[in-house]
Amino acid sequence: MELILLNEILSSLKKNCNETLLHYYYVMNTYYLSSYFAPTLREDPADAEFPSHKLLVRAGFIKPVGAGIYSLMPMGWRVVKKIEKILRQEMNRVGGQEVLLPVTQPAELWRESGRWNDVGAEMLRFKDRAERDMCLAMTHEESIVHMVRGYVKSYRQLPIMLYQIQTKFRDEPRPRGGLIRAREFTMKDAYSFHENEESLDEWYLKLYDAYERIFNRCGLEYIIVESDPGMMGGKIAHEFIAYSEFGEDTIIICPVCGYSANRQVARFKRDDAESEEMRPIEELATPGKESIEEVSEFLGVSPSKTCKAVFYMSEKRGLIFAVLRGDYEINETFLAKAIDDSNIRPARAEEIKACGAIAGYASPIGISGAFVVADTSLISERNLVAGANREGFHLRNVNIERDFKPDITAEIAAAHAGCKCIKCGNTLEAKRGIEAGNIFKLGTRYSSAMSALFLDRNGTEKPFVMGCYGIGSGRLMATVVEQSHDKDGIIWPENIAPFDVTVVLANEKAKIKLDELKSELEKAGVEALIDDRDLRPGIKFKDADLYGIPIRITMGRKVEEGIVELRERKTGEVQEVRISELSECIAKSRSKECV
RNA sequence: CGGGGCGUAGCGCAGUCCGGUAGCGCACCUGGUUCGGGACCAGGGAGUCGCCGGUUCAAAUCCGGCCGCCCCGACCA
Repeated sequence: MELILLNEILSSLKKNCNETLLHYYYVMNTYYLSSYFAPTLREDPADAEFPSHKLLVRAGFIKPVGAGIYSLMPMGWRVVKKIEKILRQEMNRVGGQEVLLPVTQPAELWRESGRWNDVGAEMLRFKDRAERDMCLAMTHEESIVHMVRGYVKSYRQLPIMLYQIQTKFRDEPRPRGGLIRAREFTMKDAYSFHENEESLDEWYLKLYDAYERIFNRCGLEYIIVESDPGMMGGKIAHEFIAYSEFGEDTIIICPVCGYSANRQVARFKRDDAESEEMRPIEELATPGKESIEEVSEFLGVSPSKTCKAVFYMSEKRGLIFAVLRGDYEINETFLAKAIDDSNIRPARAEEIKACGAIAGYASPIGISGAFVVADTSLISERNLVAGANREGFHLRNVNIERDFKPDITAEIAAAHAGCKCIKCGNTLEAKRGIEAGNIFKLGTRYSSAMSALFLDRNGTEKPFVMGCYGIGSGRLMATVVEQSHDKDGIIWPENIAPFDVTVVLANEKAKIKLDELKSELEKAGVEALIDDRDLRPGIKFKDADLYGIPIRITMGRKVEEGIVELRERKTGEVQEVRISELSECIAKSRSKECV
């Protein structure tokens, strides 16, 4: 009875409403470009540099609003929603539960963890009407701990993992590359809580697998590397790096044993000890030769036989004098770890002078008031050229220990292509990439600072052992474009394409068979964008390529015979197909692993 | 934060050196011819020249200050 009534209402709705209105009642799988908002630009935007940035703007997926701030237009939002669907599925699959944490947060939360003071200008702060300190969340460890503490009190309730897909804001000193490094961005962040390290280790591996599935489903080519936990304060971390020449991360890889790490944490094997005898130190005039290149060229020695000095200012230890082999660069992450102070910055000229060193002619010999850190490479080197701490002079035959004693010796040099692998000794390579995701073992950094405690099996109160796992959804969209495009536009992997199929109506006759075609599309169960605009076909083809929709169906010359053209965006392969067989053909040309 | 560049119509740009009616291409609107890889003809609409101040009879243009955006570096889950 009620059903009949409902049907009557529906059919009267159908009669009285135009198609556009019916969009509100049905989930639409088909859209018409003549009324769809996906404006394309013929030319590259002037201020874009990265291919993904140019293409996403040109194809009408995103629009820049301010530095590092973007709006998503319908096409872009569709892609991001598909990525997020994959993220949700894979998070749920490993036991995640979705939540939503606030973007606007009171300072109190951040004072508890200590990060209100630790984090600098990267966090956007402001006051509310009552003059309370507030901030925009740049990450959500504090709020997730706040959510569970007090509720999860027993080891019996562990492990548990909560995740969200939420906007974050980081006032990056320099946003770049469109969505690759935006200030406002959306990410999936998951946090797991454990009774002990073992449980976290197990969970970490599950997430590692989940991440591989996610990136595979998104059609990304990536490598997994060890990374620096940085400000997150964790111990072990991995990054999922997508290969891209435009990437801002440098990764060090051993092609032989497979060792791979972010340059920030990449280790390498120092050269074996030299058998050379130590010679007496001599002073040499090197007028105007300040850089390693100049000095080594002037004296005719290899840069590897020189000693480089780099100065930093540390909050804890004052002036840091770092020395390493002349052909190496300093790794600030290592240096910070070696001196146990993450708060370091390059020293200013007057600070360097204060310890008796002369920039350009500096050496650790005869300086005072500086904390000297030597790279382990120096231990095995003999008779190096170093500065004389005297304008225009260098020293020859300098040897560590004999001529100067560092306060610490540690690995503080950055690995680069050509170094030896720490594991197998073979030659390392360097590649560029974009960080698409990361997983961290956080430990008890936040739970103990914020008194998030539970009772373990022995009835002892303990802080949760935590893990955290992030993937930026907007960045992922851009990263996929970086890897998958050609001169004509984007080439979307099927799983995250804004539409499965685009239909180009190439001439007037094409509309005759449109209904027939639509029912085939329905049968195939695909989402379609029909280009019914009153434009020349050339423009439609250009736009279709730019949008990057995997399958293009052209209705034109042979519609009257019931034949259309099916073209794959990726390969450019074209085949003629009877409309009646379309749904089958579409199914065939799409791969099985579709979402 | 250091170095460089840019800001003129929705988009891409010229004009700025040497002050004097604000221009070009694309897009948009009207009419017509076209119609399978960004057509053509004719007509048309659209700009406080980033903002504030100064110099000048007169400023997109010269001078000073500010703001915004991009690139390189520093920085960076």
